[in-house]
Amino acid sequence: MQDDDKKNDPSVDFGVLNEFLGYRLRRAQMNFFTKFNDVCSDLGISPGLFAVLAIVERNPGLTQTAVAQALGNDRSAMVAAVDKLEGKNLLERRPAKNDRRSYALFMTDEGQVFFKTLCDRVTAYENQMAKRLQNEDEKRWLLDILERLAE
Amino acid sequence: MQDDDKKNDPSVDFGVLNEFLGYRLRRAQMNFFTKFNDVCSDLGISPGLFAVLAIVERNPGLTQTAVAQALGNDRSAMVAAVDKLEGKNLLERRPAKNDRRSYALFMTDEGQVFFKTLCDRVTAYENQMAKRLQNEDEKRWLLDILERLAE
DNA sequence: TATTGTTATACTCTATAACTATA
DNA sequence: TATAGTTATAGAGTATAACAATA
Repeated sequence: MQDDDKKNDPSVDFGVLNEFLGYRLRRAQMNFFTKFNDVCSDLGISPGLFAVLAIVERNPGLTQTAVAQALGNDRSAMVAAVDKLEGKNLLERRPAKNDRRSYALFMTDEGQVFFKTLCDRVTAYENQMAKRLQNEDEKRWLLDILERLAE
Repeated sequence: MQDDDKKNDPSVDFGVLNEFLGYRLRRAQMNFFTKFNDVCSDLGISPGLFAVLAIVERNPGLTQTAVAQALGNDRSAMVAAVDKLEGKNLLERRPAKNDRRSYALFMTDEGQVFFKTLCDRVTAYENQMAKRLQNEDEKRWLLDILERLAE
């Protein structure tokens, strides 16, 4: 492979795929997913675990179900996620005050420090990717569009 | 749930997640994925299978490995995919001319008709989603940005 | 009756390694 | 040696159903 790049093979016609937002979103998201893992997998943090940490950090005391609803996945998936994060001593379950069925989730001190490291790494590669946008306004606009397409 | 919508619960602060393209891309893509399945799952076609059909339709005779490379996934994943699509009589493996190791993939006549139905359905919901964009120029621009973010 | 966390389970998607038959 | 298709396998991610404790 001297000069040509098979990933951009011009001999393959993508047809309607190139016109479909769904496909283009998937390819872009897969790329971000891969880069996230390049940057964070040595810390044992996947994009999904990062999202849980981000929610708990900004909303201490939320229940597992509340976090699951915020992130748009099933509450049963939270068990393994919180188990992992608690096992790494990044957050902890505390008994909820007025409901003995549920736990309230909080970050540990160690979790706070760890999350800052994570954010620095993720922010660095996010900024790297954002350089492909023209300017800050364009990023704002893209984030706004993506939010509208997520409902 | 009378007037309020838990999916947009204003009491949950998403913090940095709202600023990260990776997270916003994922949420938007998940939404498209769900809607795709709403529209096509009765036909037994997932987004991944649709992509294979789209590539073969526009590039008859490609090998399995070439399709896998175009779509950015491993060639081992193509086996089950092509098995399914061949089982539905939508495409077929033919012995490649100059290489007895590989198959060339072609759409069947039934596949051609079926793919048109699929495209109609997917295009309909794509257009529905595109209404959230201002105009055709904005969609062009978004597709262009997504392509740049996919590398 | 309904809800929380949990478990068991299953299904999809994806990637890796090894095998075979070819090149 | 290298490559195409295949197989086995394993790891995520995700969803459903059911259960015990609690509301």
